[in-house]
Amino acid sequence: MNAVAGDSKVATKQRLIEAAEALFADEGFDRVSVRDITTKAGANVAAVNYHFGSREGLVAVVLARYINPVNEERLARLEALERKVGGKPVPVEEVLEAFVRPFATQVRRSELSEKLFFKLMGRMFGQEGCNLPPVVETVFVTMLSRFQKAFAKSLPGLAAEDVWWRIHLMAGAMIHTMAHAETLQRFSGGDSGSPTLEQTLSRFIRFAAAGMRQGSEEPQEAEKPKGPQVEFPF
Amino acid sequence: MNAVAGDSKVATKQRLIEAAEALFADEGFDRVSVRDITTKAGANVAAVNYHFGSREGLVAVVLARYINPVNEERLARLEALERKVGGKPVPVEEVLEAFVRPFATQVRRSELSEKLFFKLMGRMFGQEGCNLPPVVETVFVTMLSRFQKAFAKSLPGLAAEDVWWRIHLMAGAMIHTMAHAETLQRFSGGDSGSPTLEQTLSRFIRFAAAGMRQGSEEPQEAEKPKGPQVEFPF
DNA sequence: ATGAAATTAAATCAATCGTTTGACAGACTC
DNA sequence: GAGTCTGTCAAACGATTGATTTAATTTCAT
Repeated sequence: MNAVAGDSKVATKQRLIEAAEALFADEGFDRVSVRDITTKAGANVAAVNYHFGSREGLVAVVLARYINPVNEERLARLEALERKVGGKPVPVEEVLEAFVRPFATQVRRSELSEKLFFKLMGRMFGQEGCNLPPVVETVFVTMLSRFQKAFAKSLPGLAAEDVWWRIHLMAGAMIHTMAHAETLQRFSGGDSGSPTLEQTLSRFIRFAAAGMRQGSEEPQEAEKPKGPQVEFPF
Repeated sequence: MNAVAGDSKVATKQRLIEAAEALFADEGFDRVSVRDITTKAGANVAAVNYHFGSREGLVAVVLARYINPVNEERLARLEALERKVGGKPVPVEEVLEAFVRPFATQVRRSELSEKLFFKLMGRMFGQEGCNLPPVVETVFVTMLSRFQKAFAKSLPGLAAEDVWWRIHLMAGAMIHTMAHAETLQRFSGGDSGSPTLEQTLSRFIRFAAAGMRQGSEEPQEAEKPKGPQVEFPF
């Protein structure tokens, strides 16, 4: 059944992309066949190969569609942050905000539901195969390098090695939370509530900030987290 | 029937399991075919269906082989911990230690390399499909519930909802770190060093402990982490 | 309106998937 | 020794995979 179409002349290419995104988010990149995608998009089996050259080509398009904007917005936010504070170190919370906020920005640009979008992003950033198109990988590497430097400056005295490991742990918390949010609900028996996006972002930032600096510093006057904040004043 | 006379007969089943584990760790549960497994094990294609009923049966065996021991050791360690301290709350670091130490215990019981073992565990605990055999799922749920109570007692005044979310973030950091350790190395350009298992465990525990309590409490006299500790005295 | 290009549908490709079959050899019980 | 399990094997099963071909249709500038 077609879930995307409605207007039969909406560009087939676009319908394919949207169908692929929803299916990839739901079942993972591996478990979805070309026929699953074309069926859902109401298109012919050959359409994928016509428009994207191959299944892999479609995957690459889907990957690049969000990863690049997210990473570029991350970079832009970090640069704006550093411009703001001059040469001084940026509070860890603000670096983290620059790191995760782009997801909230891009989720609105997407036609996917919030839940599906984050599942998809979690799969993208969490998948190992990581056959990222070269362009995507390039942006990714430079972005990570920039954030490593920013964190290193915000956590003076910390060895580069430790900065990398804390970034890795921090990113793991973020990715896993995005990809498996509903698993938490299943295991907690509903005790995990139904937080808004802002609440979840805030929860992550506070958790990650504490982990990044590990009490080895005084919490630097953290900016009040935006959005509805009920549970936990700093 | 239980005569183990034939040496190569029992070995086939075992070889299949070990081959499957290595391949699953390397490429993920989805990307490995039955023929990949039987070829690597030097067995016939039909062997998997003969010994395990189906491919899914083999997957279930592989899943249960480590998940159950890990979760049971987690429970045992937590109970020993609570017995030790009487009714008092356990320091967060010690609860976390009970949560991750079993991986270090079980890695030695395994014939896989350290790297492959953790990749496999990361995939198991991180995969979403989570078609865990019912027995495995049962142990999993009770174990999580017990740890939630322990963390709640160690973090007084924290709402159950927040405890669940911090556990989720904590587990994400752990799982992602286990599954994608080599990704860190690739992205950091070698700047992430070559830490020992104990160093990595210690890094995780300190990161997670800080995130769990988020500076909302004084760090409770944490036990000195075992193993080689050079970088970061508490 | 016409011709060229774009896009589709339908059929088909070889390859691979998980699974099944039936035969066969060895080891055991009676 | 007949009968009966168990484990293994080559071979093949039908189904599905990603990809390709062929022909018909639509789109659009001229």
